[in-house]
Amino acid sequence: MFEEICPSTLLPFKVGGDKWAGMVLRCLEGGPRRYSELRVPLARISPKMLTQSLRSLERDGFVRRTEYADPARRVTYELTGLGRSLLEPLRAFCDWAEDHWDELLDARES
Amino acid sequence: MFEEICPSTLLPFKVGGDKWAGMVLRCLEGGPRRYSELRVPLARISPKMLTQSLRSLERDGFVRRTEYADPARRVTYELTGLGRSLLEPLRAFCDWAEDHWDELLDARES
DNA sequence: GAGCGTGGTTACCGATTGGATACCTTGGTA
DNA sequence: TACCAAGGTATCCAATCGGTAACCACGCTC
Repeated sequence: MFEEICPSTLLPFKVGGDKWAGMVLRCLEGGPRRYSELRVPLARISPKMLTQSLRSLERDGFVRRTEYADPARRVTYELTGLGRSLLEPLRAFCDWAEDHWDELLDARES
Repeated sequence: MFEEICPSTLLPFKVGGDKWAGMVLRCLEGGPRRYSELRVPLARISPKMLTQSLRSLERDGFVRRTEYADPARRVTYELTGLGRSLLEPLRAFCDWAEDHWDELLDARES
């Protein structure tokens, strides 16, 4: 889903309080996801970083963690209202990056 | 101009390829600025970081550095077209942060 | 009872970031 | 002559970031 060099890596903005936060948020766009479900689109993330990223997004009120009482372990993560509202400017950035993709590459090469 | 805790520091996004890039860009919004002029609004930046930030913004095509042939040394920095186009999504972020300032503080405290 | 999946944690390590401080060169000014 | 401003560099250090790898508890299934 996210390439090794995706538009956001060319931003002069590291999109992430940590490197992954932005991608994690975008992965939650479609509704609640489990820990292991997040590891699929975020193929290159280590468990450590995913936990770290989720914890800090939770602490700051962007993501809600829900642990179910199921006998088998089940935890989901979903966007809070705050988190969802942030998707809009985030998308603006991503769109910008896609629109200027070529210019960005040109500039970086020379 | 930029408080110690300004909206962007509460984003889950470090707004800056480095910490300062976003602020530097916004300082250039009003037209060309000299090195020393940038140090005023960016009160807490060290010369090293300002140089570093400017160099990387220049390398990546967001900022143009102009050295004048004046006998006295004179250098200005200004936004390129690419840099200017980035202001829009950047402002979207800043606006968002201001709108959600209280929520951000609340979330961070608890 | 052996192994598997879920949802992590821990330890370790190297690379990167960012801050403080001192210093430098060129030219102008008193 | 001494000093000042502009536009930086150089050096050092501490903290943070991010990756690898190993491990772990719980419940389930074979």
